[in-house]
Amino acid sequence: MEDKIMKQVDAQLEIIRRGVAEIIPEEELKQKLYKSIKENRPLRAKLGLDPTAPDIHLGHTVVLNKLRQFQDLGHQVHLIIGDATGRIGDPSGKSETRKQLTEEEIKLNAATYQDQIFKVLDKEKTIVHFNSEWLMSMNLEAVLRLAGRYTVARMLERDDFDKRYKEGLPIGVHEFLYPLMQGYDSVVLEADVELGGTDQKFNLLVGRHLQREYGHEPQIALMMPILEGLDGVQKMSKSLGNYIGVNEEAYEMFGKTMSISDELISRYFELLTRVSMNDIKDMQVRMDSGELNPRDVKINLAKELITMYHSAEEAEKAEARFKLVYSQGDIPDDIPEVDVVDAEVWLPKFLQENDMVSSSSDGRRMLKQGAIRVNGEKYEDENLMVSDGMVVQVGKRKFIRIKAE
RNA sequence: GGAGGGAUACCCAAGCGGCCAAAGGGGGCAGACUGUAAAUCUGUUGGCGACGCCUUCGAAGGUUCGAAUCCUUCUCCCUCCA
Repeated sequence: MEDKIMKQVDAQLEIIRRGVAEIIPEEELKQKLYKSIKENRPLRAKLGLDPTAPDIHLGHTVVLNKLRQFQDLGHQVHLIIGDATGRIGDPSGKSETRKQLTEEEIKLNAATYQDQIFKVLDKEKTIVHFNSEWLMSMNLEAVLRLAGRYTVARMLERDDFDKRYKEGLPIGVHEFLYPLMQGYDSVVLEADVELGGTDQKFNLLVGRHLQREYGHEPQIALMMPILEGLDGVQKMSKSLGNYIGVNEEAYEMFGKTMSISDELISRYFELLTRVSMNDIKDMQVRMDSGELNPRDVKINLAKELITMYHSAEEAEKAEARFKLVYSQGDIPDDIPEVDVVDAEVWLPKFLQENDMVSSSSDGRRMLKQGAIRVNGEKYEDENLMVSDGMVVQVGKRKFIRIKAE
């Protein structure tokens, strides 16, 4: 009996451990799992989301995938839309005070968020909360009681605050409240595990601390690594432009995935797909030995991702198109069309009008640099006699087909 | 509240009366090479039907034949003191 449970614990732990950066403390997680299996009581796993960015990308899905694994193991997932905390803005890793969002912005973001999140999570098994439910109804007395459970000195231990403090940058008093509010969410939900990126360490630990203060069993802090973006160096983020959005079109996803550097392949597989660790390791070995071409492995990665967020058919299509365009230098057939009358056009302007270059000056530059192709042939004239069916290409990726009337 | 220092293109950063659409680096884009990528090399990086014109060096005025550069006021940021 005991043995059987331990085996299950180990099996679950193995799944949970995949890709994680840190579990604090792992031993306690083991105990919780043990109790959960023995008493047939699912663990309560919590994830808080700041409704700041309206779009989610693969970087965000790292932690969502982990939550999904919890769901698949039969645990309970609580998703908190931080509509109240979003009013403050998480100071984690920030060198300046965040802009406070308005109620409307938060509502809007929260709605688009949910759409995208359920591409990863099982909607049926996810319990969604808004933390304004309990945070906004707290009175001053309750707030003071909460604030009294933590000290300024400990707040200042945080890297980001510490740095700002030392550099004389402003720290809003309300920012101290952020981790306390997030931690209080854990108290209210009686969370067993809270997930987050490594940048959330402090906030997650505050949750642990507060739960103890309120006489609850402290949660486990489970941190996922921060995913590198397409450049392989900086974290994936929208503002850096090195991201793949979960709502992006299949072909875009394919192209972007193909552009990651080879070192990232295994990591992406591990953190973003459900391919087994054994298969991933095997792939890596075979790539290292030269048996497998990293290009082909990347194709598989791209198809995995598209299958997850679109469908297997879309994945096939994207691959076919990609091969046509890149490997054979051909022109794809599903490209945008423009209607024009048969006439001579001035290319720089024409390209600008069709969003292929940013200005006519830019168009001229492209022309000068040999980046323009017409029907697959390099074209250097500024003027072009357009005719039906003609395909104009800028760089490697932008195509347009002319439909003459 | 007092005393200094600063704000330059996507970012960092030079320039301190004409030769400045503004050095250099990063990033971006394009070309070559590849495997599609990385690395490397090359070009390019305000706008305009353009060897000329227009707009840009925190904002507004002023001095001057001529201002990113000098003066005045304003805004924002930083450092030191209280």
